[in-house]
Amino acid sequence: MTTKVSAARPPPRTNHLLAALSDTDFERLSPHFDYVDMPLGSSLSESGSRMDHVYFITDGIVSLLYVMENGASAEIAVTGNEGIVGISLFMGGESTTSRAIVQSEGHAYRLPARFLRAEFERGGELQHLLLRFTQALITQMSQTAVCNRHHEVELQLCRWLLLSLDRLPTNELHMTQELIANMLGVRREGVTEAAGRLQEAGLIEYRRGHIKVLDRPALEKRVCECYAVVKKESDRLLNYVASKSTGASGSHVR
Amino acid sequence: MTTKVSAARPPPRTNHLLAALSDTDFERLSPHFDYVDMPLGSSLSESGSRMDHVYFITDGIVSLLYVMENGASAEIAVTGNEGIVGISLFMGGESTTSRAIVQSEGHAYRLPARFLRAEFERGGELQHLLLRFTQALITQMSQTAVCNRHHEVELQLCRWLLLSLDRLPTNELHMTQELIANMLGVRREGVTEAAGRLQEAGLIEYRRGHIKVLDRPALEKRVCECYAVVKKESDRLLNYVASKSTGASGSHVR
DNA sequence: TTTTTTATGTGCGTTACCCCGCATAAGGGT
DNA sequence: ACCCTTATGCGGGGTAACGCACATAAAAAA
Repeated sequence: MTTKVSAARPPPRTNHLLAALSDTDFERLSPHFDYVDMPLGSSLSESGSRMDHVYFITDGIVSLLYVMENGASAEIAVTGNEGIVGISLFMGGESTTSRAIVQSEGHAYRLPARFLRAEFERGGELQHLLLRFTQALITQMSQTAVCNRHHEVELQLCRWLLLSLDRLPTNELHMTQELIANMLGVRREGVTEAAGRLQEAGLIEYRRGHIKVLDRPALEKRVCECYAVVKKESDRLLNYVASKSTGASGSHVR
Repeated sequence: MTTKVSAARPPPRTNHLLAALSDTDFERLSPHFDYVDMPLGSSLSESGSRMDHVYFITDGIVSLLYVMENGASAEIAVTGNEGIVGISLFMGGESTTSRAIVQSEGHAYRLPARFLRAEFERGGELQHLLLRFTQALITQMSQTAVCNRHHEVELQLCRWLLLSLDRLPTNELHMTQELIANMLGVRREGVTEAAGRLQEAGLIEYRRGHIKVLDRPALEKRVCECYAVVKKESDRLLNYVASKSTGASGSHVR
C-alpha cells in the first residue's frame, strides 16, 4: 500500500559529523569506510567486549542499552545520523558497559578502530566534533537518569517518542510496546496503558508494532522538560556542525 | 575527642591525574594552579553557566547534581581525588546541565580554562588521562541511571555509601539524611527508614549529620551489582594512572 | 483458508514510595 | 544552663508501578 521507494544508498556525509569535516580530512578517511546494514534488533556492540569499529550512522536509530544481571534493562541514550556508535574507542576505555542495539533499521559507515584513532590523534576537526558529540551524549544520559527517577511512564514515553521521531524521516515508528518497555525500563503493561491514553487523546495511533504520531505539537506540550533540555543541547551541537559544513555562518537559528 | 591533626596542604599530585603526568608536563601547568578550599555545600559550577576553571581535586567529594524545574534532584556522578570537575571545558560544550556541589569538604587545585585547553590541545598525556577519566564518569552515570530505575532505596543507599567511602580517608561521613535524599532523588523519610534498617543490622551507626560505617564487608554483600560495576571501571582507570605514575608496571592488582 | 505465533488489553492483589503533618530529640550558640 | 534551630522518627492515606495470569486480536505461516 505504501509507496515503495527504491532506497538509494545514503552517502557517508548524510552523517552530520562527516558532513562537518573538511574535504581533505574526509578524504583521508573515506577509503577505509565500509557501508553496513543495521537491521532491526541487531547489536553493534556488546557490553564488556572490545570494539574494533566505529559506526557513523546515516539513517536509523541506535539505542545504548544497559542490561542488568537479572535481565532488567534501561536505555541510556539514543543516536541517529547526528552521531556515531563507539565512543569508547577514542575515549580510551577499550570497552563499554552498555550494549548498542538497533532500534530502527538503517545504515552506517564503519571505520576500523586504528584509522579512527589515528585521525583522532591528529587533534584536528574530527577530534573536536567527536568530543562535542560525546558531550551531547553525556547530557542525554544525565537527563535520562533524572527522568527515570522523577517522571511517570507516560511522560517518559512522550520523551522517547519525540527523541525517536527527531531521528526519523517519517512520523511512524516500527516498534512493539514490549520493546519500548525494555527501553524505558518499565513493565510492558505500563506502556500499553500510557500509549492507550495518548491514543485516546488523539496524539498517536498504533497497531501491532507500529506507532504513528498524529499530533506532534500536542505531544510536545504533554512531555516533561527533559525532552527540551536534550533537544536544545543536541541542537547546539548540530548548529555548530552545520556552521562548519556550510563554511558560512549561515542562518543562525537560535 | 578526635585527635586534631594539623592538616598540611595536600600537594597537587595527591590528585591521581596530576600524579600520572610526567614531570615536564606537570611543571608546565603547575605555575598556574590556585589552591582552593571546597567548603561543604559550596558549588564549583552552576548548571548552564560558563565555567572558567577546572578543579583537580586533592581531597573531599564533589557530586554532579541535576536539579529539575520543580526542585527535584538527582546525583549523576561523584568525584574525589581520582578526578576533576569541569570536563565540559575540554569536551567543547562550554557549559553543563548539571551542578557540581561539594558533598564532603576538601581542596582542589584550580586551573584557568585557557591553560587546560592549551595543554589538552597538545594531545599529550593529559589529554589521554582526562578522556579516560571522562569515560569512567560516563560509566558511573549509566549505572546510576539504571540503578535509579530498578533498585530500591536501601540498595541505592548502600551503593552511595560505598562510593563515598572510597573517596574518603575515614569510615565516617558528615552528611544529613536530607542531603543524602537529595542525592538519591528520593524522600528524606525513605533514607531514614533505609538507614534505620542498616543500623539495625549493625552495618552503620549514625547520629545527626554523621554516618559511620561499621561493617564495610557486610555493606558490600548487601549492595546491588551497580557498585561493583562502577568500582571496577573506576579501578581500571586508576590502575592505568598508577602504572603511569610509578613508571614500572608495578603490582598488578586486579 | 486455517493454524500458529506474537502483540496487545485487562484485571487484581501487592509493594515501594510519595506527600503531609507532627512529635521528639540532638546539637550549637549565647 | 538555657533556648532554638535543625535533624530525625513515625504514622496514615494515597498512588504509580509491579508481578502475574489470562483473554483477545492481529499478523504471519501453514
